[in-house]
Amino acid sequence: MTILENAALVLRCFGNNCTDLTVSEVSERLGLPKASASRLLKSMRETGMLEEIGGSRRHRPGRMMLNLSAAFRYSSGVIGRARAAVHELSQAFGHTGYVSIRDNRQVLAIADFEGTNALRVGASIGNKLPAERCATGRSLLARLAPAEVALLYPDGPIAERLAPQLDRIRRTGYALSSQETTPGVDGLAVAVGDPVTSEAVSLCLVYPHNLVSDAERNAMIDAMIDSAGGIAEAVGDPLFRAAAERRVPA
Amino acid sequence: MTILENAALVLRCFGNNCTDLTVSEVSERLGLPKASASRLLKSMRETGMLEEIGGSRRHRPGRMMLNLSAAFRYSSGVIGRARAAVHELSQAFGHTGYVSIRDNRQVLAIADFEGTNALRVGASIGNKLPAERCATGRSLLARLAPAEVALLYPDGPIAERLAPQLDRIRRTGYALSSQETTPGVDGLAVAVGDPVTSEAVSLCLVYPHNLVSDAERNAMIDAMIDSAGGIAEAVGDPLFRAAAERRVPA
DNA sequence: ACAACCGTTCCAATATTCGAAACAATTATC
DNA sequence: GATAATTGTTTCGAATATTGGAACGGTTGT
Repeated sequence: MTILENAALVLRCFGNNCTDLTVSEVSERLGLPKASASRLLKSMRETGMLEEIGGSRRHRPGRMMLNLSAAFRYSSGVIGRARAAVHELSQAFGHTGYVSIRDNRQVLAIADFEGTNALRVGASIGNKLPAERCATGRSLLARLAPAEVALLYPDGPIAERLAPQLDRIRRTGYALSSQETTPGVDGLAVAVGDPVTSEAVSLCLVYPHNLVSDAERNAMIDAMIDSAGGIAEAVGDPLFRAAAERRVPA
Repeated sequence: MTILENAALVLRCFGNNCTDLTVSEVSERLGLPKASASRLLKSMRETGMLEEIGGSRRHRPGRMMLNLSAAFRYSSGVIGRARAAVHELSQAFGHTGYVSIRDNRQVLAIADFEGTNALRVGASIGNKLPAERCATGRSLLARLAPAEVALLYPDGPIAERLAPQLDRIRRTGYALSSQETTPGVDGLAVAVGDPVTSEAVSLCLVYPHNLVSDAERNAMIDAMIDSAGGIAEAVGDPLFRAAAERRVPA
């Protein structure tokens, strides 16, 4: 086991309700001898990967990580464009917007833009959501071939519920969720991808269920598909489809 | 030289106009043999510290870094409170706000909140600014004893220019900058710190120079000192001083 | 098709890392 | 405030990973 692998395992402990770690916690969570855990954290401290909180024995990621996440977010052409697009959309409609990527069966917001409306949905990045249970996630899943989706969800029930939803997204070009993750909150999502890097991102707007008329929602859908279409054209996404039937009442 | 140090050196390459790296670039920038650079990046890829962009030979920080920076930002009580406070301030006044920390002679924004006004200052986190040349930085420097500041700035001229400015900040409780870093942009900053972890953060609002009246600016100063004072009380900051003379015209 | 460049793999020598146990320092309990 | 319990650090030989040089595939551009 190289020290780099162990270091990565330590870093992976962070992020899910875990903002700091001690030597013993690392020793226990990774099953390492105390001695090794102690030396490992020491080395990581010295390299700046970790830093001590105050003068205590608690460790958190070093501040270098702030630069790294910034580098990640700007390294992708699609991501940069998506950020700009969602920022505009968020300002135009006053609702909170996200840019998200999919990581296996989860989606991860990599940028958020708080809305300007008095009543708007709070934004928080870095959290993971199950892909099959939000508009953002489904918009990204809909870019996969049905066979790939089946591979990702071997458990029957989920796949069965998912298939018609994804079909609809593929036809209409956008994904919708209504009070799914959070009561009172609806979401709209459209996905684009870069064929070169094969990275796909989802543009998403979230808004209060009761405050948005059908007309406004349609306007948002149009605007999102427009924006995403621009990105798709710029990066040459062959999978992007502008919605055809979206104005036909359900 | 342990592999961990080299890995950290690679990670440090990112962030300053550098979002991705190749084997040769790493080899050159760190002065490593090609072989070592190749193996190093391979290991870092396998552990998730890096990932390949598309199928190319370019590497960027792995997406794990998104979680890490989130963990960093939430690991501190002051930071969390400061985020909430600046978010409120930003919404209340419509101007863009920042939360920043100092790293030696630089300041680093760790959270940003875009303003809602039509004309507002763009926000971007992850960038570093010289501490002595922005309100945020000076508000943090003012928390140091004069001797510590002198230690940080051994070069005479800077220290001389800085001393009276910091004095004023210590007396009034807030820092001001006018068209300093960016033409047409003014900034207001107030710093608070946690005596337990000895972490200090700066709350900052930036706004268009020509669009803010003296009255509004004073209102902002009051609100910021109020918010920061609440944090200072909560965490028990002994250095925080509410402004006494700030309404006295200069 | 060729050349130039970039990235990967092999090798033995070297340096780091490993785990157990003793040691030190902190925190908790009485 | 003393003792016990927990947590973190250091030491050691043995085991293992890392190192740089050179030779080997692959890609790119002319």
